[in-house]
Amino acid sequence: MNKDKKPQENTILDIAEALKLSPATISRALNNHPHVKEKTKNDILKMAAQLGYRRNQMASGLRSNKTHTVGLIVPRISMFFHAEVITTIQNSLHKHGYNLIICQSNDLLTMEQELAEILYSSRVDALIVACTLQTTDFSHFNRLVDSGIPVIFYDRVPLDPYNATFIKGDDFRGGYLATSHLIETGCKRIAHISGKLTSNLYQDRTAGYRKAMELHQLPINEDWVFHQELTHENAREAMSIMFGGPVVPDALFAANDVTAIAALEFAKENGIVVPDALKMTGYSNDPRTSIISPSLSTIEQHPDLVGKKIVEVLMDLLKNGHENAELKAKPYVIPVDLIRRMSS
Amino acid sequence: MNKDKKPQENTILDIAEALKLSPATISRALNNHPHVKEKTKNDILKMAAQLGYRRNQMASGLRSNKTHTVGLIVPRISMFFHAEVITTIQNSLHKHGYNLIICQSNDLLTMEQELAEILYSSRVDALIVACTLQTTDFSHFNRLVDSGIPVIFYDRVPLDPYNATFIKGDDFRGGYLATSHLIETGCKRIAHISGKLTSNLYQDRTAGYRKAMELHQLPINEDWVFHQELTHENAREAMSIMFGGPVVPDALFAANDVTAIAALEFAKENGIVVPDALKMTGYSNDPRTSIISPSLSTIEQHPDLVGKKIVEVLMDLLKNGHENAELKAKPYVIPVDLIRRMSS
DNA sequence: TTGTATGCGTTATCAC
DNA sequence: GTGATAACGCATACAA
Repeated sequence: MNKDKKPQENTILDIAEALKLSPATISRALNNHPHVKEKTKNDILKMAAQLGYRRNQMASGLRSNKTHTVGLIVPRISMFFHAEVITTIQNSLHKHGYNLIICQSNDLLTMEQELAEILYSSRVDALIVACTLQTTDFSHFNRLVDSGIPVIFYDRVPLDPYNATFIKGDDFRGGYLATSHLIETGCKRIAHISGKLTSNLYQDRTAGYRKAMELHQLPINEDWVFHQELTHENAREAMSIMFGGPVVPDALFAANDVTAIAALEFAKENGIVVPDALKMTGYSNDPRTSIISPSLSTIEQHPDLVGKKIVEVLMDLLKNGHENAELKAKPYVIPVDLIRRMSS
Repeated sequence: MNKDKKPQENTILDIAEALKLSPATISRALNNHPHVKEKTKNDILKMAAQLGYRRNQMASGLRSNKTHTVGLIVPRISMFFHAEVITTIQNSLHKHGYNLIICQSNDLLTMEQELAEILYSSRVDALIVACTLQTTDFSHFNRLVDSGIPVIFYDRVPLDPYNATFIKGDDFRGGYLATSHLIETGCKRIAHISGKLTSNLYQDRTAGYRKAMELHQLPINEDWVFHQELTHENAREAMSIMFGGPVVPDALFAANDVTAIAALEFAKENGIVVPDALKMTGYSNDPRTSIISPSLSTIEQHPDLVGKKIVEVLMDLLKNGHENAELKAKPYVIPVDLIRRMSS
């Protein structure tokens, strides 16, 4: 009915008028400034509540150059690890009075670039990024960095030096732990399906695998080391190649859980008994790994710790400026743990 | 090193100066206004690119009262259904030039209330909400609605009339389909674990269950109908109650997949063979249901269709105003489908 | 402790 | 087609 609503979008001027005070005093009271009389402040707070006043973020941000908003770019929120990290970040930032704008790049570089522009346009106070697997050039973040906006990369971080903060899991150790575990259960012919080496994740996980093999003086059959997009289909194809030959692996270290699950499915369908004939480990501790049978051994990445560390570093950056060149030099590394289950 | 950066946060004034034009013309060109000479516009666009100009959203929003930003509140982004809906919404909104601020209420009413305030404070152009299971009072959304900001509820919607748009799954039909399916496979003693009746979801799913039972003239054992928080633990407890008695169910319709999975686990541990001794269906088609063995029958809610419909309605609301009182009267209902698997 | 005045970057309303 | 100018709501330097 009443189409022209927009009734009382109350401003500090309305409060000022109602209380016969100046807008400056209202602003100060609302921002907990020191030099406001206790009584005045209470009056103002009461009147603000009564009028249903809510600060206009845009006006405030425009004036003060602070939005109290942090941007976040992830490949997909539906990936378990990222969902958990995001939840931790959001809840933690909320306590600090910051909001979070969550964006998905769909693992597409062009989307990531657009989102960086948009978030810059929104003048976020800081940016948190888990980049796409194809991102090797990071210049689309330059504008943010150059404007003094802290940028924190987590999980998937730039390979080359970049003027930002890095927080990553201990992927080398993860790869090492998974492979060593398989070796300790008596396996000798250990295959490895990993992602493209454009990402630090798979470089490191694979390096950990190679290191473990080397330390135990086990030969690596390079035909059994795959670097490909870690999809369901690719995993099955790799399996069919490996199990089509005269000699077959007795273990598989998959660099993510999707691959491990697909490989396990393939094994079941083709009469390869897990863990008797083939032992396996995945990576990330996706909820599915504990439900599938046999349950899959995997690597726990502690997304909650990653999230906590991100916010900790971020708040420090936001408060103290990011003059700690040291902190940027080396990445923060979050520990990982092996989870042993029925598949190994 | 160079601490005081903040170099050229270029504004339209810088472009104006460089081109000896007025800021008004720059603004018009950048916003695709009709009355700007083609050549002037091109010059401006070129110079804007050259200076790395990016519109300041806050200034723009403050002046025009449009943020091109939509707020979203969900219980948790890690729930599969919601993650899929969000992804669809975000990708679709992006194409329309809108941004999305995703927030999680953690299924807590107080958090939902705070988030509504914050998003109002951010002056979002619209708000999309899947409310918590405890939300029965919706007055925290009043401020948005009263200010003429479109509010769209999806999935979990208000039970009482409320001046907003509703988009929901066909939960009644979902419950009906699941139960009818169990009946058709020959089951007669069908148990049902559902959520608290404060939510439309469980009211409707349970109503569908009851309708199917009634139509097939099967008696409902009320001791086998549970309305509780749908956690893993509660599901196991319900199972142990049901299977501790002299007569046991031959089928279970669980109102969500977490419950179905927990119940299946319980069955496996206690020698209750699924589907021989007990047939089961879940709800939502969580990825885990297709991986567990035996795989679980469930209800597909088509999150992509839900997301698409939300954006479709939203864009209409944003463009044409929400004078269509009719549209608000009845909710949009998205169809659901039964997925038959090994558990039934 | 409070008030006055100014400007953040943009868009809209007038003029020309 | 384009320019001058006011205004959006708030925070801050300075004055009182």
